[in-house]
Amino acid sequence: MPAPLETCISDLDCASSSGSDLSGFLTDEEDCARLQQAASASGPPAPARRGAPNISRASEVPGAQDDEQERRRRRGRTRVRSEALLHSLRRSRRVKANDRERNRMHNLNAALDALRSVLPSFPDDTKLTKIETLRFAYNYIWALAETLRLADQGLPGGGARERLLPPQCVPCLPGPPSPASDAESWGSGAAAASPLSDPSSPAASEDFTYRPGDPVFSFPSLPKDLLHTTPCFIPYH
DNA sequence: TAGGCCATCTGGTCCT
DNA sequence: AGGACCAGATGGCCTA
Repeated sequence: MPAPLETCISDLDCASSSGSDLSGFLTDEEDCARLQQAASASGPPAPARRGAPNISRASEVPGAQDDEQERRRRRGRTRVRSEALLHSLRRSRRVKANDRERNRMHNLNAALDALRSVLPSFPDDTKLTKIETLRFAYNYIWALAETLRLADQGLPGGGARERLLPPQCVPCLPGPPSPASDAESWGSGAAAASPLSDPSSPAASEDFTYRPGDPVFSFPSLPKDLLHTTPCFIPYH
Protein backbone atom coordinates (compact mmCIF):
# COMPACT_ATOMS: atom_id res chain seq x y z
CA MET A 1 0.00 0.00 0.00
CA PRO A 2 1.76 3.12 -1.19
CA ALA A 3 2.03 5.87 1.36
CA PRO A 4 1.29 9.45 0.24
CA LEU A 5 4.94 10.34 0.51
CA GLU A 6 5.95 7.53 -1.78
CA THR A 7 3.31 8.60 -4.23
CA CYS A 8 4.68 12.11 -4.08
CA ILE A 9 8.24 10.96 -4.73
CA SER A 10 7.18 8.75 -7.58
CA ASP A 11 5.35 11.72 -9.07
CA LEU A 12 8.57 13.68 -8.95
CA ASP A 13 10.41 10.84 -10.58
CA CYS A 14 7.85 10.74 -13.34
CA ALA A 15 8.22 14.47 -13.86
CA SER A 16 11.94 14.10 -14.25
CA SER A 17 11.59 11.73 -17.16
CA SER A 18 8.75 13.43 -18.89
CA GLY A 19 10.77 15.11 -21.55
CA SER A 20 12.49 18.27 -22.56
CA ASP A 21 10.22 21.03 -21.33
CA LEU A 22 10.97 21.91 -17.75
CA SER A 23 8.77 24.97 -17.69
CA GLY A 24 6.16 23.17 -15.66
CA PHE A 25 8.68 21.50 -13.46
CA LEU A 26 8.68 21.91 -9.72
CA THR A 27 11.26 24.21 -8.28
CA ASP A 28 13.52 23.10 -5.46
CA GLU A 29 11.41 24.98 -2.94
CA GLU A 30 8.26 23.43 -4.29
CA ASP A 31 9.87 20.04 -4.08
CA CYS A 32 10.82 20.55 -0.44
CA ALA A 33 7.49 22.03 0.54
CA ARG A 34 5.57 19.31 -1.19
CA LEU A 35 7.67 16.56 0.27
CA GLN A 36 7.53 17.96 3.77
CA GLN A 37 3.82 18.49 3.54
CA ALA A 38 3.34 14.95 2.35
CA ALA A 39 5.57 13.61 5.09
CA SER A 40 3.73 15.44 7.82
CA ALA A 41 0.32 14.71 6.38
CA SER A 42 1.03 11.02 6.19
CA GLY A 43 1.79 10.90 9.89
CA PRO A 44 2.87 7.65 11.43
CA PRO A 45 3.13 4.56 9.27
CA ALA A 46 -0.22 3.06 8.39
CA PRO A 47 0.17 -0.29 10.22
CA ALA A 48 0.63 1.49 13.53
CA ARG A 49 -2.61 3.35 13.06
CA ARG A 50 -4.72 0.57 11.75
CA GLY A 51 -7.75 -0.30 13.86
CA ALA A 52 -6.44 1.45 16.94
CA PRO A 53 -7.71 4.46 18.82
CA ASN A 54 -5.64 7.57 18.83
CA ILE A 55 -2.69 6.72 21.04
CA SER A 56 -0.22 9.07 19.51
CA ARG A 57 0.44 11.03 22.70
CA ALA A 58 2.48 9.15 25.29
CA SER A 59 0.94 11.15 28.15
CA GLU A 60 -2.41 9.58 27.42
CA VAL A 61 -1.14 6.03 27.52
CA PRO A 62 1.70 5.63 29.92
CA GLY A 63 3.71 2.44 29.75
CA ALA A 64 6.98 1.13 28.44
CA GLN A 65 5.47 -0.63 25.47
CA ASP A 66 3.69 2.47 24.24
CA ASP A 67 6.76 4.60 24.79
CA GLU A 68 8.71 2.22 22.62
CA GLN A 69 6.03 2.39 19.98
CA GLU A 70 6.11 6.16 20.06
CA ARG A 71 9.88 6.20 19.75
CA ARG A 72 9.61 3.91 16.77
CA ARG A 73 7.03 6.15 15.16
CA ARG A 74 9.20 9.19 15.67
CA ARG A 75 12.22 7.41 14.28
CA GLY A 76 10.11 6.38 11.32
CA ARG A 77 8.92 9.90 10.72
CA THR A 78 12.44 11.24 10.98
CA ARG A 79 13.73 8.62 8.59
CA VAL A 80 10.98 9.31 6.07
CA ARG A 81 11.60 13.03 6.28
CA SER A 82 15.35 12.69 5.91
CA GLU A 83 14.90 10.38 2.95
CA ALA A 84 12.48 12.81 1.39
CA LEU A 85 14.84 15.70 1.93
CA LEU A 86 17.74 13.68 0.60
CA HIS A 87 15.68 12.84 -2.43
CA SER A 88 14.75 16.48 -2.80
CA LEU A 89 18.37 17.52 -2.52
CA ARG A 90 19.42 15.01 -5.14
CA ARG A 91 16.60 16.16 -7.36
CA SER A 92 17.59 19.76 -6.91
CA ARG A 93 21.20 19.04 -7.83
CA ARG A 94 20.10 17.04 -10.84
CA VAL A 95 17.88 19.84 -12.08
CA LYS A 96 20.72 22.31 -11.69
CA ALA A 97 23.10 19.98 -13.48
CA ASN A 98 20.58 19.56 -16.27
CA ASP A 99 20.34 23.31 -16.57
CA ARG A 100 24.09 23.68 -16.79
CA GLU A 101 24.31 20.92 -19.34
CA ARG A 102 21.61 22.56 -21.42
CA ASN A 103 23.49 25.86 -21.33
CA ARG A 104 26.71 24.13 -22.18
CA MET A 105 25.16 22.53 -25.24
CA HIS A 106 23.59 25.85 -26.23
CA ASN A 107 27.03 27.45 -26.05
CA LEU A 108 28.46 24.65 -28.12
CA ASN A 109 25.72 25.14 -30.70
CA ALA A 110 26.33 28.88 -30.72
CA ALA A 111 29.99 28.24 -31.43
CA LEU A 112 29.01 25.89 -34.25
CA ASP A 113 26.71 28.56 -35.67
CA ALA A 114 29.55 31.06 -35.52
CA LEU A 115 31.73 28.58 -37.37
CA ARG A 116 29.01 28.05 -39.98
CA SER A 117 28.74 31.77 -40.49
CA VAL A 118 32.36 32.10 -41.58
CA LEU A 119 32.31 29.08 -43.84
CA PRO A 120 31.31 29.54 -47.44
CA SER A 121 28.02 27.89 -48.13
CA PHE A 122 25.80 27.30 -51.04
CA PRO A 123 22.91 27.66 -51.32
CA ASP A 124 22.76 30.42 -48.77
CA ASP A 125 19.94 28.85 -46.81
CA THR A 126 21.70 25.52 -46.55
CA LYS A 127 22.45 24.68 -42.98
CA LEU A 128 25.28 22.28 -42.44
CA THR A 129 24.79 19.61 -39.87
CA LYS A 130 27.19 19.57 -36.96
CA ILE A 131 29.41 16.89 -38.38
CA GLU A 132 29.37 18.52 -41.81
CA THR A 133 30.32 21.85 -40.29
CA LEU A 134 33.32 20.36 -38.53
CA ARG A 135 34.48 18.38 -41.53
CA PHE A 136 34.02 21.25 -43.91
CA ALA A 137 35.83 23.65 -41.57
CA TYR A 138 38.69 21.18 -41.45
CA ASN A 139 38.76 21.08 -45.24
CA TYR A 140 38.42 24.78 -45.59
CA ILE A 141 41.29 25.54 -43.25
CA TRP A 142 43.38 22.98 -45.03
CA ALA A 143 42.59 24.61 -48.36
CA LEU A 144 43.48 28.07 -47.14
CA ALA A 145 46.71 26.85 -45.63
CA GLU A 146 47.54 25.05 -48.84
CA THR A 147 46.79 28.20 -50.79
CA LEU A 148 49.22 30.17 -48.70
CA ARG A 149 51.84 27.50 -48.97
CA LEU A 150 51.61 27.39 -52.77
CA ALA A 151 51.51 31.15 -52.97
CA ASP A 152 54.68 31.42 -50.96
CA GLN A 153 56.35 28.86 -53.15
CA GLY A 154 55.34 30.51 -56.38
CA LEU A 155 55.75 34.11 -55.50
CA PRO A 156 58.22 34.72 -52.72
CA GLY A 157 57.93 38.06 -51.09
CA GLY A 158 54.45 37.79 -49.73
CA GLY A 159 52.58 39.76 -52.37
CA ALA A 160 51.04 36.57 -53.64
CA ARG A 161 48.90 36.14 -50.59
CA GLU A 162 46.98 39.30 -51.27
CA ARG A 163 46.66 38.49 -54.93
CA LEU A 164 45.43 34.97 -54.30
CA LEU A 165 43.27 35.73 -51.30
CA PRO A 166 41.88 39.22 -51.60
CA PRO A 167 39.96 40.34 -48.54
CA GLN A 168 36.61 40.07 -50.22
CA CYS A 169 37.30 36.42 -50.88
CA VAL A 170 37.82 35.59 -47.26
CA PRO A 171 35.90 33.90 -45.93
CA CYS A 172 33.23 33.75 -48.63
CA LEU A 173 34.88 32.67 -51.79
CA PRO A 174 32.38 30.60 -53.69
CA GLY A 175 30.54 32.80 -56.14
CA PRO A 176 28.01 31.23 -58.46
CA PRO A 177 28.23 27.46 -58.48
CA SER A 178 29.00 25.61 -61.61
CA PRO A 179 28.30 22.04 -60.68
CA ALA A 180 28.83 20.68 -64.13
CA SER A 181 32.26 22.09 -64.68
CA ASP A 182 33.26 21.48 -61.12
CA ALA A 183 32.07 17.94 -61.22
CA GLU A 184 33.99 17.49 -64.41
CA SER A 185 37.12 18.87 -62.85
CA TRP A 186 36.64 16.43 -60.01
CA GLY A 187 36.19 13.49 -62.30
CA SER A 188 33.35 11.07 -61.82
CA GLY A 189 33.34 10.98 -58.05
CA ALA A 190 35.38 11.31 -54.94
CA ALA A 191 37.43 8.23 -55.47
CA ALA A 192 38.05 8.87 -59.13
CA ALA A 193 38.61 12.54 -58.64
CA SER A 194 41.25 12.36 -56.01
CA PRO A 195 44.50 10.76 -56.84
CA LEU A 196 45.68 12.65 -53.83
CA SER A 197 49.32 13.36 -53.89
CA ASP A 198 49.21 14.86 -50.44
CA PRO A 199 48.42 12.34 -47.72
CA SER A 200 47.73 15.19 -45.34
CA SER A 201 44.79 16.19 -47.42
CA PRO A 202 41.57 15.74 -45.52
CA ALA A 203 40.21 13.72 -48.37
CA ALA A 204 42.90 11.16 -47.91
CA SER A 205 41.66 10.07 -44.53
CA GLU A 206 38.03 11.08 -44.28
CA ASP A 207 34.94 9.59 -45.78
CA PHE A 208 34.15 12.59 -47.89
CA THR A 209 32.10 11.56 -50.82
CA TYR A 210 31.60 13.96 -53.62
CA ARG A 211 28.97 13.17 -56.18
CA PRO A 212 28.78 14.76 -59.58
CA GLY A 213 26.21 17.48 -59.38
CA ASP A 214 26.91 18.35 -55.79
CA PRO A 215 27.63 22.01 -55.32
CA VAL A 216 31.35 22.42 -55.14
CA PHE A 217 33.25 25.36 -53.86
CA SER A 218 35.75 26.64 -56.25
CA PHE A 219 38.42 29.03 -55.23
CA PRO A 220 38.59 31.43 -58.15
CA SER A 221 42.28 32.11 -57.82
CA LEU A 222 43.45 28.75 -56.68
CA PRO A 223 45.77 26.69 -58.78
CA LYS A 224 43.87 24.00 -60.56
CA ASP A 225 45.67 21.13 -58.89
CA LEU A 226 44.61 22.46 -55.52
CA LEU A 227 41.04 22.08 -56.57
CA HIS A 228 41.72 18.46 -57.22
CA THR A 229 43.17 17.90 -53.82
CA THR A 230 40.79 20.01 -51.83
CA PRO A 231 37.44 18.37 -51.50
CA CYS A 232 35.47 21.28 -50.21
CA PHE A 233 31.86 20.55 -50.75
CA ILE A 234 28.41 21.07 -49.45
CA PRO A 235 26.22 18.04 -49.74
CA TYR A 236 22.65 18.40 -50.82
CA HIS A 237 19.90 18.26 -48.27
C1' DT B 1 8.13 3.63 -42.15
C1' DA B 2 13.10 3.61 -41.45
C1' DG B 3 16.89 6.39 -40.78
C1' DG B 4 19.22 10.73 -39.72
C1' DC B 5 19.63 14.63 -36.86
C1' DC B 6 18.85 16.97 -32.80
C1' DA B 7 17.73 18.38 -27.88
C1' DT B 8 17.49 16.84 -23.47
C1' DC B 9 18.16 13.97 -19.43
C1' DT B 10 21.17 11.25 -16.80
C1' DG B 11 24.99 9.13 -14.27
C1' DG B 12 29.87 8.75 -14.22
C1' DT B 13 34.43 10.82 -14.14
C1' DC B 14 37.72 14.39 -13.76
C1' DC B 15 39.16 18.87 -12.29
C1' DT B 16 39.42 23.06 -9.40
C1' DA C 1 31.78 19.98 -2.86
C1' DG C 2 30.45 21.66 -6.98
C1' DG C 3 31.11 22.44 -11.80
C1' DA C 4 32.67 20.87 -16.45
C1' DC C 5 32.85 17.37 -19.57
C1' DC C 6 31.47 13.15 -21.64
C1' DA C 7 28.85 9.32 -23.52
C1' DG C 8 24.64 6.60 -23.53
C1' DA C 9 19.61 6.59 -23.67
C1' DT C 10 15.38 8.45 -25.20
C1' DG C 11 11.94 10.75 -27.76
C1' DG C 12 10.54 14.23 -31.29
C1' DC C 13 10.82 15.96 -35.92
C1' DC C 14 11.79 15.62 -40.70
C1' DT C 15 12.71 13.46 -45.11
C1' DA C 16 13.35 9.91 -48.64
